[in-house]
Amino acid sequence: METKTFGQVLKEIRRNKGVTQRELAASVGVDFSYISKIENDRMPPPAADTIVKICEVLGVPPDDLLAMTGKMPTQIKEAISEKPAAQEFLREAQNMTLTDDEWGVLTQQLKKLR
Amino acid sequence: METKTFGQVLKEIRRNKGVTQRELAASVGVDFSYISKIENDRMPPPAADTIVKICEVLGVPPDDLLAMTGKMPTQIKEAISEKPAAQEFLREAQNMTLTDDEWGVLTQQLKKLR
DNA sequence: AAATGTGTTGACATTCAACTCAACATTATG
DNA sequence: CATAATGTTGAGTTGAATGTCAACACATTT
Repeated sequence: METKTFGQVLKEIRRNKGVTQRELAASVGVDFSYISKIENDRMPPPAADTIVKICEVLGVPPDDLLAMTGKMPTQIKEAISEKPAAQEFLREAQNMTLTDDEWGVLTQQLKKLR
Repeated sequence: METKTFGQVLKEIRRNKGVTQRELAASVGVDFSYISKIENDRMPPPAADTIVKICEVLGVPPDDLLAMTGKMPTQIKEAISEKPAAQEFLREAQNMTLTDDEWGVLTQQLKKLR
């Protein structure tokens, strides 16, 4: 399983979209040299919110890139922070050390709620 | 609903256990003046891991205090970071803006998994 | 080949959480 | 009251995360 780095994936997406580092950086609001370093894995992936912005500019869902970094967007963090019920759920889940399959089951059940 | 602050709750627990700020601080590994500031809400609650240590020293479960701060212990954060399946679940949950009741339902279903 | 567009690199800057340190104030005890 | 124990406050520190800036290199176009 040839696992690509965050930088490699980002560079690929950006190139496929025909966007330069400078264009991307300008739209996102960071220095273009920063994009370069990220793409070459000279720096760790950016903050979650920056990843989201990058993906918005490039027109791709942020999920994959976020998943690679293990970071959670501020929005999600806050949503959880404000919900003790959600925190309790997470602590329980943590105690149980769920498998991927079990998480999948829960995601299904989640969707059935509505 | 008289909502007590983090500091108020902590001070109460500590006093009930008959522990001084200096004793608690020494056991936890922080400066005692820091405990004072926390108890008087002069500073935001400590890092999640510090809260956990405090609770260990005082012999109480950390859940309530953690819930008040909206912080997640490193252990839980890491567990989620390493599990894309868990992240997907959380993103879905975020999209749906679940109610407390719905979180409760999920927690029940979670327990049924084993 | 000159100019222009694009990418890379190293050193440095900024911000913030999470504290520490030293000085002082208050409370309890003999 | 005197002393010690305990608590409070203001200013400063530290490390990690997240970048910026200036200089240079490479690539492309004219």
